[in-house]
Amino acid sequence: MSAKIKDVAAAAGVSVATVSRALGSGPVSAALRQRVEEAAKQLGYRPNLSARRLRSQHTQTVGLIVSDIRNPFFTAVSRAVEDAAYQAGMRVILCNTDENPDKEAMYLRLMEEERVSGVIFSPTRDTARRLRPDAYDFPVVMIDRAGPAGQADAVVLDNRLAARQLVEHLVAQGYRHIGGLFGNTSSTGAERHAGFEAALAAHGLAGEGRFIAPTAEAAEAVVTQWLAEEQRPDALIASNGLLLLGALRALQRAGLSSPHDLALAGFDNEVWTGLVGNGLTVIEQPVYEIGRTAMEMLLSRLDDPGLSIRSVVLAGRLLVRGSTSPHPSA
Amino acid sequence: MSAKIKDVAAAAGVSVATVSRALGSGPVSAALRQRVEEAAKQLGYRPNLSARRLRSQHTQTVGLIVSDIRNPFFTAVSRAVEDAAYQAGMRVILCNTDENPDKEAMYLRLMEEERVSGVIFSPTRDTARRLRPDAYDFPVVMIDRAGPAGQADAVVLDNRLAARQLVEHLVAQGYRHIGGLFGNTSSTGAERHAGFEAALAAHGLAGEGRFIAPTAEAAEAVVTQWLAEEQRPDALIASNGLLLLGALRALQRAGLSSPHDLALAGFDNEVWTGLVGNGLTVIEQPVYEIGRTAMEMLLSRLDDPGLSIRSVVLAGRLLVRGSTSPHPSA
DNA sequence: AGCCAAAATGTAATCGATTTCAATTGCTAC
DNA sequence: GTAGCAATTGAAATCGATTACATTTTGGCT
Repeated sequence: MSAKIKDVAAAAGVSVATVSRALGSGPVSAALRQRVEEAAKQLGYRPNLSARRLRSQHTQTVGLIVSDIRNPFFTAVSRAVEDAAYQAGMRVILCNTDENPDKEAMYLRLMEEERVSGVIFSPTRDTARRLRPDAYDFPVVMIDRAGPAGQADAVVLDNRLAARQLVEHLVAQGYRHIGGLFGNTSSTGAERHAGFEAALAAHGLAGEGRFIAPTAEAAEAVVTQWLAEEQRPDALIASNGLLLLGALRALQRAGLSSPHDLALAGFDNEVWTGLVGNGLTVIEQPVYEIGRTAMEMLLSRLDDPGLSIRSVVLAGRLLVRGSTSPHPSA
Repeated sequence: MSAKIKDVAAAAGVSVATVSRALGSGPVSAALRQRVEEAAKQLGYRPNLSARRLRSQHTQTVGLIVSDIRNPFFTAVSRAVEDAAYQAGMRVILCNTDENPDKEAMYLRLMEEERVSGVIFSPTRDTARRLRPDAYDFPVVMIDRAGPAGQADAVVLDNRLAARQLVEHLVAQGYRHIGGLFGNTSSTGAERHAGFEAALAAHGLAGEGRFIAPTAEAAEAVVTQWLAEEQRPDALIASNGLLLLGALRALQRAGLSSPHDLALAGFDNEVWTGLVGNGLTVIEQPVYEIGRTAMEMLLSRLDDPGLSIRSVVLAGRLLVRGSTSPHPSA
C-alpha cells in the first residue's frame, strides 16, 4: 500500500501536522520543509484526495454536464472548460446525458454526492424549465441553453440574431422559400426558430420551420421527405451541426447539390462544412470563449455568491461559403 | 449545509450503522429499511462520496487518459468506456493530454492521488516505452497504442494488417507510387508504417513514408510541399483522421481532386470522409468495441489481479469509396 | 418454557488528511 | 536576565461515512 502522511512524518522526524503544512502552504521553516519534501519524494508519497476533501470540505471539482459529447461543439467547449479549470487548480468531471432527462437527474445527483464546487450544464428544455435556482448547494452555470431569464447564470449565443443573420443572407441572395430544421429538445432550437420566423416576417415572407429530434438520422429522413413534396423550398437552414449533416446527406442521396438545387446553411462550423462542395455557409460559434467564460463566471460566483444572476450573450459569426451563392433566377 | 448520515439516523430513530446498512446492502429488517429510506428522502440526504471512499478504500473510479479529445476516435471510445463503466457502477475521470508527456505525467499523478481503481490510457510513444508495469498501484489498460509486448493489458487495432489492406487495395486499383503520412508521437504511427512498407515490399514497390506531427496543419503543409515535388506520388495514405484531413485540404488548395489527380485513403471513418466528393476510402476502426473491451479487461483484472497480461487485437474494416477508384491509366 | 443459533442492531474504531488550539522556540527590547 | 511577542511545531479533534465487534432480538426446535 502506498505511503501515508504518517509515514512521511516518521521518516522526516516531524509531526503529521508539519508535513501537511510543509506540503501545503502553512508556515514552516525552510529546513523542515526541505526535509519533509525529501522524505515525501523518497517514499513516493501521494496525498489521498478523498481524505483531503473530506476534511477540508472543499473538493476543488466542477461538474461539466453536456448533452452530447460526440458533438464537436461540446468537445470544444469542454476543452476550454478544462483548460480554465486546471489553471485555477480545479478538476473537471465530464458527464454526458444524450439529451436524456433521466440521465440529467442522475448526474445532478452524482454532483451532489461528489460535493462539487459548481456545475456547468447544458440542459434539455424540460430540465431547464424545471430547475429551481436554489435547489442545489452549488452554483450552476448554463451553457448553450438557458432556462427562464434570471434563473441561473448562463452563457449563450445570441440565437435570434444568428438565425436572423442566416435568413437575411439567404434573402439577400435571392431565396424566398426558406425552410428550417430545429431541434426539439433544447431552448436553443426554439430561440433560433423564433429568430427565423421574425426575420422572414420582416420581409413579408412565410417560412416553414420543422421541429425534430436532434439527430442526423431524423434530419435526413425529414428532409428526404420534404424534398419530395410539391412545394419544395429553395433554401434550407439547419439549427445545429447534426441536423445540417442529416440535411446534407438527404440532398446527396437525392442527387441534388447546393446551391444549384437548393441553398443550404446552418449552425456550427464543423470541420466538414468547409470541405464539401464549395463549402457550407454557417454561423460559427465562439466555442472556446463560451467554455472559458462559463468557467470564469463559475469561479467569480464561488468567490462572491452574492453577485446577481448574469447572462452573457455572445454573437456568432456568419461564414459565407458556396452553398448559398445567389439564387439561380436572380 | 446538507444532511449527514447522523441526521438521518436521528430522524429515523436508529443508529448510523443501521442507516449505512439500510441504504447499502447490509442485513436490515424491511420495516427499518423503509423508515430509513423515508427519513433519507425527507431530509434530501446525499451520501458524501469522499467520506465513503476514504473509509471503504475503494473509489469505484477509473481514469481515462486520452491524447486528444477532439479526435472523434477518442470521443467515441470514451462514450463506450463511460457506458460500460456506469453499467458496472463506476465513475470515469476523463483526462486529455494533447500528446504532451508532461501532461501525461501530471494526470498519472492525479490518478494516484484519486486512488482510482484503474486507468485506461492512450500514451505517447515515449511514455509507453518508459512506463513500468508495476509502477502504479492500479492496473493500466492501454488503448489504441501499446508499449513493448507483455508490459500491460492492451486493446489495439491490427495496425499492420490495416495498413497492408490499404496498400493492397491501392495496388489492385493500379497505383504504384504510394506515399504515406504517419504520426510521429504514437506507436500506432510506427506500426502502420511498418505494415505499409511490408505490403509495398511484397509487391516489389518502394513507397515513401513520412513521419510528421499529428495535426492537420502539419499534414497540410507537408502534403502541399510534396505535391509540388518532381516525383509526385499517384496515391497517398494518411495514418489517422487528422492527417487525412490535412492531406485533403492540401489537395483542395492545390486545385486537385481524388481520384483524378491522386488517390487518397486513410484511417478513421470520420463523418466527413463519406461526404466529400465520392467519398474517401478508409479503414474503419471498431471504436465502440475498443472502448467496451478496454473497460471489460480492466474489470476482469480488478476481479482477478493474477491474470496474465493480455493484448486484444481487433481487425479494422476497409471501406472502399470513390477516392481510390481505378488508376486512370489502368 | 427454555435454549441456541442466526439475524438484526448498536457502539466505537477507523480511513488519511486538515485544522484548531496549545506548547515551544527564538528574538527583541528593556 | 527576562518579559513579551511572533513564528514554529506538535497533540488531538475533526470531516462523514463504513465496518469490526459486541450486544440484543428473533425464531426454531425440543
